[in-house]
Amino acid sequence: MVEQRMKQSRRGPGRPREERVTGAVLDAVVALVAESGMSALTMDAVAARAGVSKPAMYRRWSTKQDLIIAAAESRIGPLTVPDMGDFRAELHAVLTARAQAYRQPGVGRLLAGVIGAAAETEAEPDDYRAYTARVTSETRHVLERGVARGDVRPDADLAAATTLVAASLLFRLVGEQQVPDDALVASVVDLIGRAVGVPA
Amino acid sequence: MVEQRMKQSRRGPGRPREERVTGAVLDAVVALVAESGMSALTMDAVAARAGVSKPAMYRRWSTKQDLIIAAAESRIGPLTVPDMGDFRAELHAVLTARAQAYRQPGVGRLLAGVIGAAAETEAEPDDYRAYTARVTSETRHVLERGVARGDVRPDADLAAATTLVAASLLFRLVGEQQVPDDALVASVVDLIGRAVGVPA
Amino acid sequence: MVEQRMKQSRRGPGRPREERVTGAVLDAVVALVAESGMSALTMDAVAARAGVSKPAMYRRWSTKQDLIIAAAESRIGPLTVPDMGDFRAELHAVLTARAQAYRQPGVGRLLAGVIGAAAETEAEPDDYRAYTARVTSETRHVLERGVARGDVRPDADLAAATTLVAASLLFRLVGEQQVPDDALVASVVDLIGRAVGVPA
Amino acid sequence: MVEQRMKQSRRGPGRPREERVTGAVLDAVVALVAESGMSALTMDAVAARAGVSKPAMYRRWSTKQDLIIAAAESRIGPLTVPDMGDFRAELHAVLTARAQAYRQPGVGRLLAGVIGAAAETEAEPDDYRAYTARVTSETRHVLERGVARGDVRPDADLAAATTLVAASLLFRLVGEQQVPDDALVASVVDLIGRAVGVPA
DNA sequence: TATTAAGCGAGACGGTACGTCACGTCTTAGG
DNA sequence: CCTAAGACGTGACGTACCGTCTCGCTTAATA
Repeated sequence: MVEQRMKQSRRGPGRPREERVTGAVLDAVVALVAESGMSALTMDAVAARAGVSKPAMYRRWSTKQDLIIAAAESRIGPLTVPDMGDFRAELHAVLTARAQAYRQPGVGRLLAGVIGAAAETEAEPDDYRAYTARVTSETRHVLERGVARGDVRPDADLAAATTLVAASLLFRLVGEQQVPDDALVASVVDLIGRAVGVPA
Repeated sequence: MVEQRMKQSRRGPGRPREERVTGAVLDAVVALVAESGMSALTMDAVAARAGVSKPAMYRRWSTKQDLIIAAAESRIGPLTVPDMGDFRAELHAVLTARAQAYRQPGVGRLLAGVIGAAAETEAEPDDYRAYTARVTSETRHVLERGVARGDVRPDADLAAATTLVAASLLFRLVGEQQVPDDALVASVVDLIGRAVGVPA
Repeated sequence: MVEQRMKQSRRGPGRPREERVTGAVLDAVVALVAESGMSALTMDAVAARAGVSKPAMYRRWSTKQDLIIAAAESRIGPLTVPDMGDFRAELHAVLTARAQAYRQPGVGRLLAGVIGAAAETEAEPDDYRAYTARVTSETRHVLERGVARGDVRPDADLAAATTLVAASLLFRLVGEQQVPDDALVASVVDLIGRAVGVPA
Repeated sequence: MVEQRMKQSRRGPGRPREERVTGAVLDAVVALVAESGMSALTMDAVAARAGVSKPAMYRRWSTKQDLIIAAAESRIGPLTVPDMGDFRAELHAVLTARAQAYRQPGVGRLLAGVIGAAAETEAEPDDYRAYTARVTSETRHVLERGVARGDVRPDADLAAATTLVAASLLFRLVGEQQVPDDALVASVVDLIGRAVGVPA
């Protein structure tokens, strides 16, 4: 979990945390990154921009990496795709939603920052793994449902296919530094459809 | 270019650079990252580990990012694949070579660091783009040769396919933090082969 | 005045202050200083040690300096010396009482803290001046009574003599960081007796 | 010693320390204290005022207390009094020099800060003890020379007399917050002269 | 052979951000 | 109006790292 202490229904004594702070900080992070890149993402700058004190930030996110991940998640969010009867349509839905999220200003650099931050520590960062797991699980689920339904080949390597799909938009954005547009989404759906779809 | 001054045949006056320094520094970078992650990759730490002074480093790489990219390139290196008469075989060769390079200790974190460093600056980092271009161009070339040869569909979106291929190993390594093994290579070749190969 | 609101006989509405708090806080201050020095004298630490909340403290002493002075006074207290017919005897009484007070654990550091706190603000701190005035006035009074009685030279500089007497124990304690023992008291009485006493 | 590394005649490798820094910092300390009191004596403020970086300061004085003591010493300095054939004259010389030093703007508050800083730490601060020892030793030496010469009573408690003399100016300055003027010096010389001088 | 330009390790420099700590205030729930 | 608990903004702390600069020296090509 990124938020260090969950808001319990049972509130203890003392002044409660101000909700305003959390939102303002995440907004400030995204705005700063969008404007000037990760190097402008100073904890002091975030605090100043959000109108918040540094201790208030560190009470919520114990480290800068945590904050970066939290900000990224706040702009990408979870996603569930209903059964649409066709794995190609579902893939298209997933990728379209993700592409939209990735096109928000600052999100590209923010994701690059998330990746960079994950390499900082010696230990494997749990938050990061949980995050990527969540991102890939949607695609994985669509493919598995396709196998069950019968429009995805049962002998396809779903892990590899999932990696391909999840990586495509991210690499276009972060590696090639280009916008993941609808044309890319359509092409990926087509290519993966041919790769794992049952032959006609 | 990463090395700031090319070694000209016409050497100027003064003491020439010691070759020892360049190699020792790159080795130190990789070793430090492999041992303790990017956060241990201090310029001072690199200098100490390499038995080299900081000015000697900055004479070669004007910035930390440059050094990181140079270190990554030193472990990955260029690659040219001869015409093997079959784009699947060529893809397999490319991916096998890349997977081997990626399995070296520290390279995963180093690549994550390259990505993170690219997001730092506001401007688009030329070195970084050149680097990713080199990585993708091998795959791109193989696919284009396949079109010319006739075993790749001419109507396939080669850009998207290239992105998929290049991203797969990298995302497996950096995003999913797992080793890109030969099974993944085989699966990617199979999937892409079905996706862009001419139907039987 | 250090206590911000005197306990009036006419008590207003609302819950009255708990007497327990004031004493517990002053005790906690002295205990903390005696144990670990002024740097351990955090308002939070005092509150925790006294089992009291910070607002309860700030209701009584508006600032940390006020609290320090109050704590010092609580261990030193006022002093009135009756006419004993001999200024040497009276001086001895004053200094013995003060030396005893100064020998309490923590009081030395606390007084050093009082002095340090007085230098903090740009303006001259009234509380501090009132405090030192009270400390010197006892000696001053004894000497003036001696002049009136006739066993102190009328042409002696009583201000200077007072300064000497008051400073002696304090400097031995705070400057030389040694215990102001009875031998020092006796010597000071003897020296000042010779300095301002009427010749035989 | 306050300066952390003595300037040896044998200079080591590396860039030497800039002399400018040390002087500029001590000047800035005194100026800030003179203008706005100890509370304005922020390490950041000193650095800014001196045109110096914080690390450059911490390389020279490992702690704020060290810096305060160093600044005080820079304005008070050592003192040696030659044999003048009369201990009263020598005392007068010592006290006049000290009073002059104490009258410099900011020195009073600075000395209060030194005293306060000494109470911070749990352990006894060596620098502080060495400093007060140096201050008292001049007076002590004058009195001992008087005993040898024969114009100071051999049965006088020289330790107590020294404490009285050293404390007088300091307490007038720091405790009573008044200027130690020449009249005080004259009175102290007269009083101590009567107290320890051999009777006519 | 002497000069000179550029290399070298060492380490201090200004700057900037870090994450922490303390102050004094404010907000909650309850007595 | 008091109480304890605890979050808040402010601002200083001492540390770490960046990239630069200054030292005294070494190394080779040039004059």
